[in-house]
Amino acid sequence: MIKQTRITKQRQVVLEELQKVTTHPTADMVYDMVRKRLPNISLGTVYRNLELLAEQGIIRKLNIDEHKMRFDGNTSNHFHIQCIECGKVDDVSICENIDWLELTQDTGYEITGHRIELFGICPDCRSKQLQDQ
Amino acid sequence: MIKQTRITKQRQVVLEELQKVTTHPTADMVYDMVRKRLPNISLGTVYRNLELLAEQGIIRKLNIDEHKMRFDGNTSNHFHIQCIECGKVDDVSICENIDWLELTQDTGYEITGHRIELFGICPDCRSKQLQDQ
DNA sequence: GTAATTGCAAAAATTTTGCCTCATA
DNA sequence: TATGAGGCAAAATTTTTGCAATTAC
Repeated sequence: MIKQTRITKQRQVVLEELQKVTTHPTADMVYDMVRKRLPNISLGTVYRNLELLAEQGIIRKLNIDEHKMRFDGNTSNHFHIQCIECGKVDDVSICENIDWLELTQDTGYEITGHRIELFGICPDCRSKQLQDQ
Repeated sequence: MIKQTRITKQRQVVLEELQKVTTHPTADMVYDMVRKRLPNISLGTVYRNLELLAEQGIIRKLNIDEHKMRFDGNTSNHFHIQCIECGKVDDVSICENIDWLELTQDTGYEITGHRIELFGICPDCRSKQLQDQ
């Protein structure tokens, strides 16, 4: 028997707040965002809902941050780019051209997903660097 | 005055053991490997050395694991592929064909690095799945 | 009414750090 | 011999979990 899931206020607000932004927040940041609407929500509930929504494929977990998990409300195919100066994570929508069939043949793996993450210096930090010189 | 680094037995063995394998071990796994040669080494020392070696670009930190940091003694350009069944991380050497210059123009970022990680089902798990049917 | 979910707090798990001693250069 | 590094253990940080009460269906 499959476990049913219910739509609670908490789950709904966690999802809504995550889908509002493109900042790829950590669980802690989501907690802060959600608390403005539900002051009594607990951090554990935020964690549990993020985990469940990710399992259901409604949101995505990002391993891009060295120390904490980040979450993305946008599940469409896109890449990320993190600024090595300020740490922010932006979206990149490029059409990638890796030949998955060839990869399957080369590796013997059945490829089910991929993650491409870019690192660089964002426009803001680049201009700051120019100013500082 | 730049801080000098010394070549200690511990640092040497951590590096050697990491470079011996292609299994992308966690700090804990490196600790176990190193302890066979240096039974008195402490986990803190392993962490400190892995961190330092990564800073110096001699090894690489991998964010591919959901829960812990993994380390890679191979710093040449290659991708990783993780089996979603058994969790192991293999190397993939493919020649990727992303146009970095175009990306810089599109995003405004100065691209300094990238990470491509693939997920799939490894040959072993694929054949196990066939057997189970 | 039943079972999923919450809030709270304690626990778990990983990583970092302080401090004193040791050893490299 | 000066100072970087190690060992040990405590602390810090992030995430998970047990439990009794609550709520969605």
